[in-house]
Amino acid sequence: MNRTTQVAASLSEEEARLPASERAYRQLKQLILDNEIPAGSQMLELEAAARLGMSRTPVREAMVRLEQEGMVELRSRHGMRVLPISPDALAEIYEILTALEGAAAEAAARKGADDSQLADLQHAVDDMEVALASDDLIRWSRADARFHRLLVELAGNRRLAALVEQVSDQAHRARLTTLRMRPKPVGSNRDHAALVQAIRDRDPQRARDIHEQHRRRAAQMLVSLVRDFGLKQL
Amino acid sequence: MNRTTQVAASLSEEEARLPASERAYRQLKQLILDNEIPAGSQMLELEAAARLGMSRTPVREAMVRLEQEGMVELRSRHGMRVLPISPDALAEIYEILTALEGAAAEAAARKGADDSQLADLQHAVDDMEVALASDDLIRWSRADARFHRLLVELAGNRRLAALVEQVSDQAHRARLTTLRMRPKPVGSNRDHAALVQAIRDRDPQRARDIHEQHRRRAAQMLVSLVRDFGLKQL
DNA sequence: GGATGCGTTTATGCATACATTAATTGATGC
DNA sequence: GCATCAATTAATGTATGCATAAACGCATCC
Repeated sequence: MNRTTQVAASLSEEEARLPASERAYRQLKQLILDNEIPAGSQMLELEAAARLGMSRTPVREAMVRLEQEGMVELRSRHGMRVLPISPDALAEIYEILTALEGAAAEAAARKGADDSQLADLQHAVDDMEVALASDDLIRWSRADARFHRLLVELAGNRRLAALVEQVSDQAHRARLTTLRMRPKPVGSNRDHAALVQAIRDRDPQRARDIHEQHRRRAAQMLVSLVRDFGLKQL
Repeated sequence: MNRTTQVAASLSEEEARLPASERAYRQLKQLILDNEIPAGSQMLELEAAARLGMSRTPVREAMVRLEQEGMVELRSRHGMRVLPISPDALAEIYEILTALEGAAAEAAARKGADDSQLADLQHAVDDMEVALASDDLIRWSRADARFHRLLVELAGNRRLAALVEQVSDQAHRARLTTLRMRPKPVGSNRDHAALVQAIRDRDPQRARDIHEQHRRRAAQMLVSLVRDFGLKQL
């Protein structure tokens, strides 16, 4: 097959020279996160290979990585199956996120942040405020994601950051779907502002308490939302 | 090549009929955990394939999984490199373990355990006592591992359990090496007994506090031990 | 009409072939 | 003697070939 065949999305120059297996991994993951391969649906190795313009080998490698991350399930003869997120699964994921990000908040407050880092955090909070005022949910969720990422980076634990990203990705589609169903995240913003203050004050215990409460509330809201809407899988 | 060639460790009947990629994954991981492939050492795909009596394909798949787990690093042209555990890495790993297992202890106390489960936990504690009294460090560490595994299972969160195992494996070699260097784990046993009581009493907050303190102390001890002995990598 | 069994198809799992590229070695020039 | 550059080697990354085994369809039988 012609090496330059491009069936899938066009690639930036930079992406084009990445190893095919890495491209396969990123593109498949993106397709899943964007809900373009819906939960529960299956995709054969050969299908994916054709779609991405490469052979089965790098595609298989990508699928193995995605399985290891908990995004898909590999069933022999049926290719990969995008794992649906049940309400119970969502509860499990948020229980883990609460623990990990709570530890991150504590560590961030213990280590302290410099002015530039605090400004970044504050900027994300402000961004959320603005988005909320203008009913821009997409912008709000982007700023929220940025806030959480910055927070976790402040903890200065690379393994922790990688784990949080991995687990958080598993809940991505659920957040996406419920974004328009949930009440306006007003309380969320208050929590974030209070957390920034706790980090500024170098108060690890308070930082952790605030963030854990924040995550727990978000989890309860999300899970009951999903349950009440009868969404068996996302 | 003859399909039955067996260069590596002999396999049980059961293991023999597992997919080659699964065998490769388990055997390579075991070799790493047992320190038979020392930290920092490299192994080419072809070497591993010859050693395991299979082709590069399943070996490569196994290596990808091990990399995703943080056990090895894949460097093009140099095969896989067993990641050494620096004191800083150990601190990172224990920070994560503390958070995850703390959450597990809390959940276990919240959900409660039935008599059989409590008995299993208690039995592990007793086992540690006996092992300690007879200076049997191997037995002690086995019982300790069992206790932690039971505890995490009690939380009833499969994703959490899988993550804890993955992260805990990363610290395995460090525990192994320091087992004979550390002071006798007397306090450890007291912590465990107190934790069982907290679960019995259905006191989530206390369970979590006890276990987090336990892990934090263990972490401090391990990290400073490793640092003081000048062990740059394990 | 439905179930059962056989032959065919198909996707995988692994082995192998091939192209690519980094490392190494050796030769040559200074 | 040392540095530079080309040629060779070696290991990967990807594609392809092939055996296996599961799923499917179809025909036959009850």
